Amino acid sequence: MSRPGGAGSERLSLGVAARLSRYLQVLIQARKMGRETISSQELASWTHVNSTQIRRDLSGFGKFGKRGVGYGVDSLVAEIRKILQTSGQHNIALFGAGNLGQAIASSDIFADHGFTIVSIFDTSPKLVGKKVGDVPIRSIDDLEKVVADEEIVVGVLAVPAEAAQDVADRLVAADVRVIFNYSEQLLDVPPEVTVHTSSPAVDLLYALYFYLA
Amino acid sequence: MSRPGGAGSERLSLGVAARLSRYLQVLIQARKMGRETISSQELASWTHVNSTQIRRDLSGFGKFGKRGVGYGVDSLVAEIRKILQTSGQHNIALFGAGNLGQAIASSDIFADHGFTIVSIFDTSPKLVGKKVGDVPIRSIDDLEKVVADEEIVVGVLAVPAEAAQDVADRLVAADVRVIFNYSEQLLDVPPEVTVHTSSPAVDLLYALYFYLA
DNA sequence: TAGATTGTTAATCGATTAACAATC
DNA sequence: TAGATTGTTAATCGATTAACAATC
Repeated sequence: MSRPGGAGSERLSLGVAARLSRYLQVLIQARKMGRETISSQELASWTHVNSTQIRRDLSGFGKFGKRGVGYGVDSLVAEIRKILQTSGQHNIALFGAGNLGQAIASSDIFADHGFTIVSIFDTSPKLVGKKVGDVPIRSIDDLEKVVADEEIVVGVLAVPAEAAQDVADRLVAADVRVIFNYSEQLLDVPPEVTVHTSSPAVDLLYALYFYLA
Repeated sequence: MSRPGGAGSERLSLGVAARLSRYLQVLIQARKMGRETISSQELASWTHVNSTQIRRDLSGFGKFGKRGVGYGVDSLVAEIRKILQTSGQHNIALFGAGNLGQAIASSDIFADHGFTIVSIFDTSPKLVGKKVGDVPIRSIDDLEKVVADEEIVVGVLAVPAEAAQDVADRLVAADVRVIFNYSEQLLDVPPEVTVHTSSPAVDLLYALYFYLA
């Protein structure tokens, strides 16, 4: 094992996978801004990851950069996608068609990374049957059918806290193994299910500590 | 220095501050759910931080737990707030009164941590003058005046990517040092300014890697 | 050639983990 | 008392950083 954290056929370490995802996000945004190359230093300033660490992470998988120039944005996007094995498209379902749900549905943020929102679910009869962009709003009663038919791998919860556990339970029962929770609810799920809870205030608290201290 | 990462009057390390913020978020939610005590094991399952690490982090600052019982939720909230020096109230300004802005304004997520949204800014004449809850929507032209008058310490950007850099520039000029960026835009700011960019898709990518691999 | 930036090494520091006595 | 969980130690592993030769 010459490359700590790096890998041939081995699984990536948690830290490496998290950082690579982060690089990818910045690269895609840089590409939108018309950038063709990017240095480890620039990546560092945007990801808050040390530039040596970035070069080390990448060099574990190949020599992607050009000395004196930096990394090609396009080619690095492709390489990282290969490493993360997320070159494909994945279908996700969004729960909740309120302000937050609509904001998520109309943003590029998931689409840019190969996630397609194929269905939005809501309980309100007023919303069911309408569309957000191209995506139909369906009744939550159809959850099980849609998850199976559309091969949903991720459920994104943009529902009120009171409703979140119920939706999570139904997703788990329908064999969805990755849940992205935008509600404040602490979700109880079996160990094989991954929950990520979005907590913007946490980052703010911690930024503020360094500002105040 | 007996406590690595712990501190008396020293600054917390980045990692410790980030983890403490995370514990705090879960504790506050647990309190809402009526919990009075919580074990390091439970905190671990909700924060994805190892339980030994949690006990170690906390024991650096005092003996907050009861063996055989766990930690008192209320008292631990108070202790962590003391450590993070964020017991006070802080005023923040929200930019953008679209779907995302309205979702943020109507959630408890910042209020729970002592952040009060005192103003929402938008460019649309249709929205300026209205309110979201109790918070007035103002014209972005008033940015400088409001920031000074209301002692705004954080700017939260829920504007389209194209508008984000402009708002950031004006916030920096108005001496705001912490920016929370919900847009996809990569922001250029001077080194003394902290930017946190919310990237939900990044977490999803990385969760998915472990699901697929 | 001169300047910039990668790829890589070596040294240090913090995070992670298992284990377990102390004690509620 | 018995069971649970903290507080703490020790060992290991990964992250961080500085430094610099290689090279575009």
